[in-house]
Amino acid sequence: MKTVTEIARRFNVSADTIRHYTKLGLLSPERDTANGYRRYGIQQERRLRFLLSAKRLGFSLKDIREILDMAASGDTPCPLVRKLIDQRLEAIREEMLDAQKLMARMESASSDWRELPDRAPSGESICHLIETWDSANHLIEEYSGNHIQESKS
Amino acid sequence: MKTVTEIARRFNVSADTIRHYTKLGLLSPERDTANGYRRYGIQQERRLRFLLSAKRLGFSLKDIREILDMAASGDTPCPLVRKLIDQRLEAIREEMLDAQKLMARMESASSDWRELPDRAPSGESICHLIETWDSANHLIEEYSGNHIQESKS
DNA sequence: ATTGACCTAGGTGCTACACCCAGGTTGTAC
DNA sequence: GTACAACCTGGGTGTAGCACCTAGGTCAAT
Repeated sequence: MKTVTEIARRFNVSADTIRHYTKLGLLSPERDTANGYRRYGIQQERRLRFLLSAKRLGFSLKDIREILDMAASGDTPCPLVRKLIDQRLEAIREEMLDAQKLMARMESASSDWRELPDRAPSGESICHLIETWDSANHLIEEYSGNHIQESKS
Repeated sequence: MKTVTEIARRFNVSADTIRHYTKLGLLSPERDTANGYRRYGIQQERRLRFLLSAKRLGFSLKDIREILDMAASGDTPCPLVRKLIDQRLEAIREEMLDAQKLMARMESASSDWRELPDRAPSGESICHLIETWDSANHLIEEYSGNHIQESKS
């Protein structure tokens, strides 16, 4: 029967993390009747080990809760697990694509900017690096409802 | 002088986003004295355009605030901008590496699991897919202080 | 007068914790 | 016996960038 800090050390996470998981109901330690301290037994260690493994595989705490609930009800969580990981995988793939595009933009900008001079801000411009780069790349332009003949600015 | 919804539509963001930026002080619209409505003029449109451009380049709102503050004080924000983008770039690169490792793990697991059977949970095991995968890959193991001879579980 | 689209301020929710507070407990050393 | 370190408790706040909701006021057209 370990205390928060003991189990935290053993699994190389912070005591706050253990308390957090406990507060979320992912761990359910017993309580020391004398002082109210949380006491984690072997079952809880197993749960924690499982939890951390699942996290490493990209499952969110919410996912993990679902899996745990399903297992608690006696059903096999395996189909759920397969479904969830494939969903996460899809989501991550998309995020990675976005992140790659972002990186490409950033790298392009960063390298372009090395050759450009500094310039003081004015009423028209805040930072010419950003503004020039952006209009040059046509990335942001207002939704042109009718402002061709409106000729703002 | 546009209202929240008008400027939001023009820049293709939500009215809540505009209110959010305004609450953070990134935009400072005038107010309609009659009814208290926010009114965005051309300067604020410029700020917003700048803000969205900067976001596209990976700057956080906090970064953008710094840039805006520096520009407001009359100094050229260009060196700051170059510094910030390089910092972000570094951070993103690391995140991407982590994300790639995660994806590799997930893909490996997902494909391995296609061939494995479902199994009902037990006192020893919650989901054998996750547990087996993890111990097979030695990814999570407790901090082995002295538990070799302790022989838990 | 009514309707629909708009506006306001302020609060909550999301993710996964980290950090802080005030006050109680435990164990060891002196 | 007491002093001190290291631990424990619950509960609150902060992080990023909004989305959504509530309750109530405004505006234009019908």
